[in-house]
Amino acid sequence: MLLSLDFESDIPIYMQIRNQIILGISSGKLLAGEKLPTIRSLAEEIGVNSMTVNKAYQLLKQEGFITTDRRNGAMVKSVIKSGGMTKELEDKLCLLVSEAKLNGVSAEEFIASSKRFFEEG
Amino acid sequence: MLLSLDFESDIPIYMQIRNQIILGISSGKLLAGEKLPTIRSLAEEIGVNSMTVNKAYQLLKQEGFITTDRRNGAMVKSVIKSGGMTKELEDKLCLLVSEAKLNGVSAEEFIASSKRFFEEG
Amino acid sequence: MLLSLDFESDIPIYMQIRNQIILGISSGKLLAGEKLPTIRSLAEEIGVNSMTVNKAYQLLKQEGFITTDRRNGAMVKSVIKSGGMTKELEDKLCLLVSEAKLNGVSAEEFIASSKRFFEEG
Amino acid sequence: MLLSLDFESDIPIYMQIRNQIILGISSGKLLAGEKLPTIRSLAEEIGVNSMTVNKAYQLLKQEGFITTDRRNGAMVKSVIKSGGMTKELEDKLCLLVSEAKLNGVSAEEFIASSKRFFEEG
DNA sequence: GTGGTCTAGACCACT
DNA sequence: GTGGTCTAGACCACG
Repeated sequence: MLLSLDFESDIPIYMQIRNQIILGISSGKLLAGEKLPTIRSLAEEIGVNSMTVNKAYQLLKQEGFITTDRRNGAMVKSVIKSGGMTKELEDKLCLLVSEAKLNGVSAEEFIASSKRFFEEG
Repeated sequence: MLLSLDFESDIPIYMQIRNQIILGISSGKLLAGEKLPTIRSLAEEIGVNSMTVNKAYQLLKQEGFITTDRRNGAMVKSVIKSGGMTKELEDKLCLLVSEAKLNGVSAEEFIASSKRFFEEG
Repeated sequence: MLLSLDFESDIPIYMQIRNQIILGISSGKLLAGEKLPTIRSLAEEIGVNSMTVNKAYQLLKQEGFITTDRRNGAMVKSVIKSGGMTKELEDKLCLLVSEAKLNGVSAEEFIASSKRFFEEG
Repeated sequence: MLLSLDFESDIPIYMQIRNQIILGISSGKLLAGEKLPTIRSLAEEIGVNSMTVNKAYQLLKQEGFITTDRRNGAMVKSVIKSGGMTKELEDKLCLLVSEAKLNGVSAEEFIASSKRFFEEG
């Protein structure tokens, strides 16, 4: 369970932790039902305040990606949602496509990267 | 030049303005070389402080999407960059794909939306 | 951390702060890795608005001379760039040499001053 | 008399005009006693307001680099000042050296460029 | 307690 | 009339 954090990034640390865990689940490094480290141990490991890790876990729980149990700590949720493209995802994708277009990325290039990330990570 | 802002969003207003302008350029609503509203007029129109609009313009300028001519104010840059997928875009896409996967979005669905945004907006 | 500002100068205050910090780093008064004062404390010390100091720090960060750690505030960057004479530096130097020439400064005098500043400050 | 102006630069246009004329005098393209274009003709040629050219001429006159005569317009001053390094020049050079140092420029490199500009331009 | 964001003014430099 | 700069507050997100 090694997360790579950038303390100089403009992305809040709790969000970076949340993102890394999502990437872990998506790529299969974190399996459904697997136990996540306790807040305290993870906080020590990556050298941040435990409040920060707590905030990341709360966010992941609220988004439905993990569950928290008083006895077992946090674990990856087994059930995958089937909501399809939500409004929020659509908005994010639309903005990202626009940014890519303005950077001269072709649709083919963008889709190729998307496919790769769907398969690999 | 009507922007839809959400003052209760956790996305800063200056960033929402920046995003909306990028969407406008990408979708062709704002043409290359077209003059953007002055800072003051846009600020008045959407009911925010002029420094907030200023911050959005500064950001867009720094990102290379608009230029500011000392005589004429800001205008959409005509030259489109040809950098292809940057590290930053790849990271954003990778995270977005992961979020989509965890929401049960299929690769086909994701790519279909991408194509649509590339064509329409 | 005492900066000498001239409030009647036509150089903006945020630029003066930026210049003084660059002089401090260059002369060794500010060591690599050293913590800079917080925005608020520096603003109070020199009697300007905190947004003015913020602007100076943002500029220095953008230029790569300092970094801002979300936990510890701003600090002097340890890595010195190795880009050599950039186009911007060349332009500035060319103009400065021309101004010196028109003021009757000899090449020897100019170079002697340059050497001194390279060694001392 | 062709000046290269950058209307997107953060340097005011009148200052760019002033700089270009100084470069012209220093490099010998503009000879002592030579007549400068009239304010109106220069303004038309480079497409700026004549007030802007006027400001540049006023500044050059105040700095002692040109003289203005009601009948003959402006001309390059023949007398070269012999003040040596002024406080202002020293300050500018000190800051420029510091910026160069932080960019990894060596003293030799800096001096070599200085010599070149003293000889050529 | 830190920086990030925002406001409602104001003055000035520039064109 | 434009953007650039600055002020004196304020609130919030972050850690």
